[in-house]
Amino acid sequence: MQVVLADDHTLVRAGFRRLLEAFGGVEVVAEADNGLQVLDLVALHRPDVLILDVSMPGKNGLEVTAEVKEVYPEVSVLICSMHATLQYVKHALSVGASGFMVKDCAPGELQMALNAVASGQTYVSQRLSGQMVDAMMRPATRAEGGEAALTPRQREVMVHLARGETTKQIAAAMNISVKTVETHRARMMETLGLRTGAQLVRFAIQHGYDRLESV
Amino acid sequence: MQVVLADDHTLVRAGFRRLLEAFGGVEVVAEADNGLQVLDLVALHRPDVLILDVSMPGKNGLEVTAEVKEVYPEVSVLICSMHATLQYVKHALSVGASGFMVKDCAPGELQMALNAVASGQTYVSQRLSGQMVDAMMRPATRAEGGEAALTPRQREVMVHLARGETTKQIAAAMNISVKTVETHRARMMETLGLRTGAQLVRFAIQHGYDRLESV
DNA sequence: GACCTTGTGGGGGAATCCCCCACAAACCCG
DNA sequence: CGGGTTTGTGGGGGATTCCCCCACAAGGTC
Repeated sequence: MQVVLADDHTLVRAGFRRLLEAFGGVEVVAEADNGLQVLDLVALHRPDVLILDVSMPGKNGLEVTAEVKEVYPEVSVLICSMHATLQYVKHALSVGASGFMVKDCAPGELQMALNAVASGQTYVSQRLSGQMVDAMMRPATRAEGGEAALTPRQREVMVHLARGETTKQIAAAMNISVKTVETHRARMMETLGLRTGAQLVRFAIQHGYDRLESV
Repeated sequence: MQVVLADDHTLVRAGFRRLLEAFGGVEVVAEADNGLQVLDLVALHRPDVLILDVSMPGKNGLEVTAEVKEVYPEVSVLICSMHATLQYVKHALSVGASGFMVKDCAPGELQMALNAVASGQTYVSQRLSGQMVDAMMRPATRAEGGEAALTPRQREVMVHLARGETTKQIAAAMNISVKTVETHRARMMETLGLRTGAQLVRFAIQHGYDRLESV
């Protein structure tokens, strides 16, 4: 398996290279320390996998990913980042990345990720996919920080909000008054510390309320 | 780390025990071969983690999970199963399980799962969480394919929308009239085929406009 | 030149948001 | 048990936004 490695820190690259070569069957054919180099190196070596740090001088990882995938869609891109949000992961995958790792994972996880993306699968770092699972399963019970708990009825409204329904539609769907829906909204914004309705919609989506069929 | 192991096949338990003890720092303090035993053993040993097969005589794994978590919520439950659907995983987590493994995973994955659930995180077997990620991403990536082109000015409005700003705030920030912002919104909804403003906010966020400072 | 797109706006009515407020039921706490 | 708090249900009223119309200038395209 041939790999191109892109990260702006020499030491990080050296560490990765050693790790990768210890796996066996993996050959690091080139290294880049900025975003602009990457495309050239990919064109030259046509690797199986491109391991890409998100923050690099020149071009950031997502821009590079989009460009690489446009020209060489057969190259699997594995993004690495220090910290990442779900939205960031989504964005990365949507521009064509095959995987997303956080840098403080166990070496074994890197190996699993590499094998997965090399064989065409999608891999998302355990910590992040765990967050996704949380978001899908129980958005209100966890989420992040000192997340305030919403009441069942409020969560129900949140689900409809996340789906882009209007106040009127929500009232009809829940068989209550428009005014009551507004009260639920207002109280959620109060407890969540949000100021505009759009921020509430944003919160609902970022916490996965749009993927629940029942609350 | 203390573990109680529940599976109705003696050989499977023996194999698991050996695997677990090879990890180091893990002690199997008790084994159960049916669902009814489990609660007693948990009460007796108060383990850190309970590893539970879904199919057992007496009571199935999900029933046992619910009962254990009701009495001892501090015990992390890791469910194991031969085959599993997303709905099944969802159900398991909703009754309080911390993790869900498929039995044919690599030993390293079991170790990762064990560490994750012991430290309070949620772990879902790579194969399953991969399916979830796919499920979450698919709508976004599909939209990315036939992505309708927005004008620069429209994208600019989109960025503000994604941040939860009101029409008035956007108008002030862009130094144009509220009416003009409304026109941009309306034209975007037209080209994107959206019907409500909330759907537009949703679109903006799901396409990463909230992370762009310049477009 | 005719046509289309883009950016900029207005008018007007419907819908909404955002403050107040009210009240019953349930829930918690001393 | 009795009193405060939370939750769910609503109203009034003004400010704001939404959603249809429409208009016009600047730029590109045919």
